[in-house]
Amino acid sequence: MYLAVSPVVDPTATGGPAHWRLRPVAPDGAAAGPERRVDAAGLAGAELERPRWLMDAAARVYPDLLAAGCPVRRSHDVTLTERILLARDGRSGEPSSAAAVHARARGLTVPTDPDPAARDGQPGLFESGDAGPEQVDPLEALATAIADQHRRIGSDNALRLLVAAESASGLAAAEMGFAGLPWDVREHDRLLTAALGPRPVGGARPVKLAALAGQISAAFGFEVNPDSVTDVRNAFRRSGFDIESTGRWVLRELAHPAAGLVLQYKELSRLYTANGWNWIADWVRDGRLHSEFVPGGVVSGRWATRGGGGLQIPRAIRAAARAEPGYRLVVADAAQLEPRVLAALSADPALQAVSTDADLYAGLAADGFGGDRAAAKLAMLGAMYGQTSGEAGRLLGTLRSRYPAAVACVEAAARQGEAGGVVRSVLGRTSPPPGGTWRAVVATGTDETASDADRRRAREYARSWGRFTRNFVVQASAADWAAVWLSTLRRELASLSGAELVFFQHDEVVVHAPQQHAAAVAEIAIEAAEQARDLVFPGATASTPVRPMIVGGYAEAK
DNA sequence: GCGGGGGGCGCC
DNA sequence: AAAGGGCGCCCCCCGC
Repeated sequence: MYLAVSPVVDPTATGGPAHWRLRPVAPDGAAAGPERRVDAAGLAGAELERPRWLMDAAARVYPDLLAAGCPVRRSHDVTLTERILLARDGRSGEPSSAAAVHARARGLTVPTDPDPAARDGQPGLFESGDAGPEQVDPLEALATAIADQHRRIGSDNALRLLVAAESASGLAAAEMGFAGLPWDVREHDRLLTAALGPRPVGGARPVKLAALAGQISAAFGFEVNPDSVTDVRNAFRRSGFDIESTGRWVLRELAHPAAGLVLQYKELSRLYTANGWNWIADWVRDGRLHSEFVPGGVVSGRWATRGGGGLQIPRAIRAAARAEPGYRLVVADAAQLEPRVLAALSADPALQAVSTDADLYAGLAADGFGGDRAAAKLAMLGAMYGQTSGEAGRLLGTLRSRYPAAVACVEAAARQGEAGGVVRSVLGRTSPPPGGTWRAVVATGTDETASDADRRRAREYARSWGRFTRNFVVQASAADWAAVWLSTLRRELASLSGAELVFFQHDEVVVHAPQQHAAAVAEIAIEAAEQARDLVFPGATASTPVRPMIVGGYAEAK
């Protein structure tokens, strides 16, 4: 049974909906009780009955519920679910809102998805006074959508698990955006000032950057703007270094006094522009970093973020992520998740055995790489990413001889992609099919009359897509595991008052918890990982351990 | 003046 | 023989 929820927006009011409409709905879409119209207190009362809430999209609905004081335990997220189901049908990118699902199921004109970014102050899709022919009652749309999705999911247990975990991820993401990551602005400012000098006024460069820019020009003997790739490249060419790119890997090899200075400049400049004082002003409010997390924002099922670069908090400023007084951060990450997932996915006995090592790469090294951990790691990453050249390519043979099933698993995925096919994660997330351009290029290159250049280009395209699908099966299955881990962890966390998820990044969570609950949170993280392994890879002997650390500041965790 | 593409770099 | 996957965001640059 579900409880469908839909906000009632008054276009003239600000600060979110004052009322919500609720309706019990059976899995087949039939109304299972009368509709209610409730305020915040009514919402909270309804949640006490522990329903599975049925919502259009947590990203659109849940922030207002949280603001109204109604944290939700369980949900079915029509939009997140629809993305998964559409991808399985090779229809990624089609509208996925409840209204769209409803329209498709009823053969009506499908509305485009509401844009969450353009929603503030605007009446929602269904609330505009003049209902057009394609407007549908939102509760009606939800009822149609759950029935339709139930039918399409059927009895596929893996898919059911994926949909449940994805829906829970939607809740977790909204909660994390709402809570924010505790952020010590004074510590951040201290780090910035130490690296860059005091915060500049106006548009001036910080003093350290200005000094480096001056030294760079002096080293060349003429004026060079280190912010300009073109400028830097031309300067090195004038100085006798014929470089194509100004990337780190190129500059590192240059025997010119400016090279090291440019590298220093780039590092500091990135800190200043990407995570400097402006970033604080934009994304930190009341001591919390508020990123918008977007579950399923990546085709593989990984999360993305909108704004703040929430998944790219550089190590240089992690010391600013600090627990509040009386609290601790519990940082739990699944170390070396992807090779462990490959072990489980491929059921390779030898790799599963090695995966029980705390350091999988050390185990690999001992198992066939003469103790050379770096080589073992390179070979494993190369196999998962599709690297065929260099040392990784040479080491692939060793990997294949030791772990034939694991290598065969990723190579089968690569062949599937090279042929234009799709692949699936362990729980059934499906890769997108290649686009029209790809098909055209590959078709041209395989024609009898194709030129050598056309053939080469076609091979390149095919191989590139093969690398994508090769990596997809591992990355997406890791994302499946992580979603189940996160949702299990989140569910158990509800029993510890004051503990909240504040950060999630692919294979790592941060929980902000009262000091006295920190140890329990760590235990929950460990157990949730074991449950995730059993749910996502039933029967697998591979291990996907997490090692939580209880710290005051994020920087202490690594 | 604006937007898109590209180079580059941060994270996993 | 074969030139490693996924992102977001910054700046510059160029074309309109």
